[in-house]
Amino acid sequence: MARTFAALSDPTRLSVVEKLMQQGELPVAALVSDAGMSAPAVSRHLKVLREAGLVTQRAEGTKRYYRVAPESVRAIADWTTLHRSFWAASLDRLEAVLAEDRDLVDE
Amino acid sequence: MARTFAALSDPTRLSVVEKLMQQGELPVAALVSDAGMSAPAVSRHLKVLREAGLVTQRAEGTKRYYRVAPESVRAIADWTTLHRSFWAASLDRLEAVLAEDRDLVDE
DNA sequence: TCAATGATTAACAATTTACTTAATTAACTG
DNA sequence: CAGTTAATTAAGTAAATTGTTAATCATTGA
Repeated sequence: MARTFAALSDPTRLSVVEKLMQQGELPVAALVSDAGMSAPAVSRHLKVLREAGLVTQRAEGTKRYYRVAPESVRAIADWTTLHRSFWAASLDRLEAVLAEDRDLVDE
Repeated sequence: MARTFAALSDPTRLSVVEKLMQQGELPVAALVSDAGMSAPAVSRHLKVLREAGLVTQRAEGTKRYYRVAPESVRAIADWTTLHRSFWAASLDRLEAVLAEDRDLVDE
């Protein structure tokens, strides 16, 4: 888990991951234009994310499309769930989350 | 969130946080003996965790007792929940988590 | 084939991280 | 009050991180 957290510990990388989760799949150029830094810098951030298993690559022509690996985010969710009994002690918030869960189940 | 993830990006700090979540509250000495490094090194890790809001301190005599700040872990849980629609696409695992939630609610 | 596009790798500099041992601070204890 | 214990801060160093520009690689298209 430390490696996963390390991958998300940089603001640029966190933004990239969040954008990819929203947009689904994007070529590097789209990420570069948002990142406010050079393409090589972004490329290396993507390498860190790749090596940590946070994102995967798909080549199409000269473009490389990136997307987030769902399991990696789920691993974080699982980590919090594992320790839920600790942090969920304040129940008001917990209930809000569970209510949302129940809504999903009922569908 | 990047700062929170950064705090957990180091194996020593992650271990400290996990141990504190299990044990509830511990003095620095207890964390040092587990960490396999010098007390000053641990002390600085604790400073990082403190400044990121992951742990809080309580002084009692010469001892300082540390515990995890539940909100900080909940913030991570909330972050994953916020993006649940993305990572929870594989439903078999999702159902396992939800089943656990329902068990908690029914109590 | 040659030039252009998209992306990564190389080389380098500046900063940050993460240890170590030594010194310091604070509180208890004989 | 002197000595001990618990922890932090200081000083110094080695390694990792993060950015830059320049160079390279691979694919497309005239």
